Amino acid sequence: METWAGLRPLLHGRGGRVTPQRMAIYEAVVGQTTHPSVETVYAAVRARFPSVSRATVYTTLGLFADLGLIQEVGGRVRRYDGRAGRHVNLVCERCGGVTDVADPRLEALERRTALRAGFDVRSARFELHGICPRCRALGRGAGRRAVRRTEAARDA
Amino acid sequence: METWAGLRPLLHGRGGRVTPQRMAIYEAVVGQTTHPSVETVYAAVRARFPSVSRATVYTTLGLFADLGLIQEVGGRVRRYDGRAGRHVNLVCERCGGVTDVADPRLEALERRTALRAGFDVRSARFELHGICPRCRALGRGAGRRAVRRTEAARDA
DNA sequence: AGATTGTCAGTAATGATTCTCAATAAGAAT
DNA sequence: ATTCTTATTGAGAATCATTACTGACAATCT
Repeated sequence: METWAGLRPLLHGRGGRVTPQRMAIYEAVVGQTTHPSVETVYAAVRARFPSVSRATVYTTLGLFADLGLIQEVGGRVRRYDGRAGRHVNLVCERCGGVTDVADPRLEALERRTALRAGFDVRSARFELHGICPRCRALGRGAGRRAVRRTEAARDA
Repeated sequence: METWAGLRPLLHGRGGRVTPQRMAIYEAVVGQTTHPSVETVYAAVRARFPSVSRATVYTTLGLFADLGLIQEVGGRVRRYDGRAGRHVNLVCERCGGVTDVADPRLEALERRTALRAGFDVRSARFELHGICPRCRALGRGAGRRAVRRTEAARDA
């Protein structure tokens, strides 16, 4: 598979190198419909390269985000979004789940805002944080700090 | 000054209490045009109440956010936004500065998106990351990892 | 006043993220 | 193909923001 073929020129243009680890990380995020945490990506890459370290995953994901290949998604735990196109991420504060909602109007909003301020946009983050329908249905458990631990190990 | 007068009914309605510490925290965030980190608020409150602990500041800010009085702003370090109304935050990757750009259409976008997904919104993050006009004029410096450490101590 | 319940300070604990640095390997040049 | 330069890797320790916990204290109600 050549899904990462486009990586080469991008990295070379920056004096960067194409390594097997980076290809594995790339494939673990780009095109995924989930929003993997660093921990999840780490586990996936580990299946092929048992010796990779977390630091490598962290820095590589950061690099890809700089290149605009993926988007960081905030929350208690950092996640990555490998989908193309602007969209809103709904982040559940209780379960940590993330849902995408595309909206064509976002592009226009972005252009308009950036232009007005003379700002050179590299990446965008549109997020709504709150409670997802499923968690709301489960009743109002403890307040905001209900489900917390080991969130990094799950996907969203 | 009575800026926090509205606090009383809000807190009482929840079985909460109005304390001097909470008033101080309130005044350190609401109406500010900056986006203070928890650390900044902590320092400000400490000037008046040298004995407050970080835990108090954390939980109180969380409480205010739940009440909708302020908005959490995610990132490497948690910040709070005391301004009313949705707006886009332009975050400069080089100098770390944050600029607000209000846009009335955001509210509608938010409502529409949340409704479609049955999502209960608690806070929103509309951010454009890139290079601000001032930094662009200064020419191209280092990459994303330029300004980083002790971010919690600075404002934005 | 006494009872009840919410809040505080202080501090330990937690856990995600980043750093350090020697060893390795990618890409360019020969 | 071999060598050279330098980005990248890995392993673990270190950092730092955020939470949890606990005993003391204070506000409100009866």
